[in-house]
Amino acid sequence: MTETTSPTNFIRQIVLDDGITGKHAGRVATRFPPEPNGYLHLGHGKSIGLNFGIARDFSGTCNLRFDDTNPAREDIEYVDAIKEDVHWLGFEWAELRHASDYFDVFYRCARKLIEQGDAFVCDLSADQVREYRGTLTEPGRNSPYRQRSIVENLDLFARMRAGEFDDGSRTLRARIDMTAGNINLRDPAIYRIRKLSHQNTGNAWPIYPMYDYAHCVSDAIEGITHSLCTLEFEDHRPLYDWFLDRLDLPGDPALTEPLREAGVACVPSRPQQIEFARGNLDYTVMSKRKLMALVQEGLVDGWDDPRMPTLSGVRRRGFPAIAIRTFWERAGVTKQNSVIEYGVLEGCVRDVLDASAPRRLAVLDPLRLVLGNLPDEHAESLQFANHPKNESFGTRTVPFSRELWIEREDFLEVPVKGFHRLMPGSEVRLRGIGIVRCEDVIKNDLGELIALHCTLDADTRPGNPGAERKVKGTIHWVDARHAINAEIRLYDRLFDVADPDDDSDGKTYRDHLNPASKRVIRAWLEPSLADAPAESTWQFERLGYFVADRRDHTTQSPVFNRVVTLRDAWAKAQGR
RNA sequence: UGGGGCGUCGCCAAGUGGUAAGGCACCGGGUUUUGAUCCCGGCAUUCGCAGGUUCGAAUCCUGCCGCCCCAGCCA
Repeated sequence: MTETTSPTNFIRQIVLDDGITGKHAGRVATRFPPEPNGYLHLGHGKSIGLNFGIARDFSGTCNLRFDDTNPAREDIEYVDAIKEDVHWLGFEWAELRHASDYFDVFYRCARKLIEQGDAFVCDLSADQVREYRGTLTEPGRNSPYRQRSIVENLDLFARMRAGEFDDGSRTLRARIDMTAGNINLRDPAIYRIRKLSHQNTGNAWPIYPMYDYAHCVSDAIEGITHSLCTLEFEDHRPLYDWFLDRLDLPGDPALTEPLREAGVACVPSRPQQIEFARGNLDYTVMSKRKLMALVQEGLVDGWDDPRMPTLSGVRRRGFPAIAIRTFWERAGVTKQNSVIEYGVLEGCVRDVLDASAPRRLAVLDPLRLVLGNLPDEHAESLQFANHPKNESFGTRTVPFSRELWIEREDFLEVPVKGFHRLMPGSEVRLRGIGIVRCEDVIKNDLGELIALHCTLDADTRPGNPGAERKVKGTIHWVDARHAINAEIRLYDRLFDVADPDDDSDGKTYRDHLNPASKRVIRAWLEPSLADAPAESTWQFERLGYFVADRRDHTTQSPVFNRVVTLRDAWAKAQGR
């Protein structure tokens, strides 16, 4: 217990208080429990950071548990991807578990409930159950099978488990209260019959437990102290507690005997469920269903498309894991539904990258610039700092000769108020070289701009007395004779409206896909970038942060993704 | 008169009876060989609304209003 830890949200406050009162014997154990039915997204990042973060800060443990109680929707592909994503985010689980590891325990617990008269086998069909359940404002009615004897229930349940009955023909239900205002308490299903192969248990089971039943028992089995989940489960908490009260896992070691026999240490505890609000982001969708649709309909290039809010997507986009963690810490944890501005996430990414990304020169939209007062064979190797304020980044060699590429938008033939870059007859500083004056604008027969003839003021070169001379603008460049060509993928937000989930106007998220969310161009890079390893991130000065694509980048054919642009006061002023 | 939650600055969010933290955004100014970074300053007499209790209320009480979740043999 770390009484020095200052709580930053209500859940940490609870954990801290529990430590002081000794509620869980001073222990802290959390778990991150995804269902392996899709890829993890930024929303999961919040839960991961919360659960693993609390375990880390309170000297506790956090398990990764796959909530795999419904084989119809789950796949091994997802469990592998989830493990990779959690690791990438920077966390290590104490133990890797599956709800399916506990199927024997669940079965024993169910028998106990039946023996206590707390559960019964129901023969009602799904449709009938719905009719009997009542509505939000009307109470439900008891199932005609509710009064079956314990002996008959035990026999029927054993035969369900033996595979004697067809899918959907019967369920095991908790006997609680069909008139409860909380619909979750109206005799909820505990087990259903599903003769499906399970990714972890194969064909061993024809019946599978329901979430409400399996989750609380799994938490108790693992000795979880604080079971954190999202707001929509608030209504389920009474049921969570009901099962735990009736089962008393800590006081009935026989229930968990199968685990100990299998060599799994198991000291059950009494966990408490605490709910927090999901984190939503504007300009994106975060539901698994919609993300799945985007992938399956080919609207994006897979689960790890750099525009996707999946963890594998933002990773490929070049967002550092630490930025994702910082983002959720900045957003906070409360019980208020909220939508966080995408800009906050981008801000976190820029903060991390400004400090960690080495600087490089690159030109995305090239315009030839010829230094007329330099001899044709002029060639230099300049030493450039890799970071403007961190000398430990060292320096690199940058070739410089008579012909350069500069950014097309850094030249304006007709001046605009406030424009600080190149114009006919004006001066500008070429990063690391010196001040240059635009003498001539060269055009082709069609009147299209093809090159600029400039003169370099030798007195302003670094080390010379005039180097300190002030000039309004500094632009970047790349040596045309040594530049390497690369594919650049420019990404922007996937949707063009802040709330793509809002379909009240008859339009769906599909109608709001941003057609310009991905643009592929070719660009010129300074030669030192030829050695960039896949997934390395750089700042292309004045342009933004770029990452060597982790799948497609090679030295032979470089591919960089734009992570995020630099903040741009000039562009913003222009937009107004 | 179904049940459960939530309402503090444009977006997040502290605050738990003693007189509205912080971050992001935004607006000014400074530094700067990235119109970046960095630095300085500004930014809620007011806490959904209306009453009440109190010397004192965002915090307590009452009544409204608004938003979210629940009727899977999904999680």
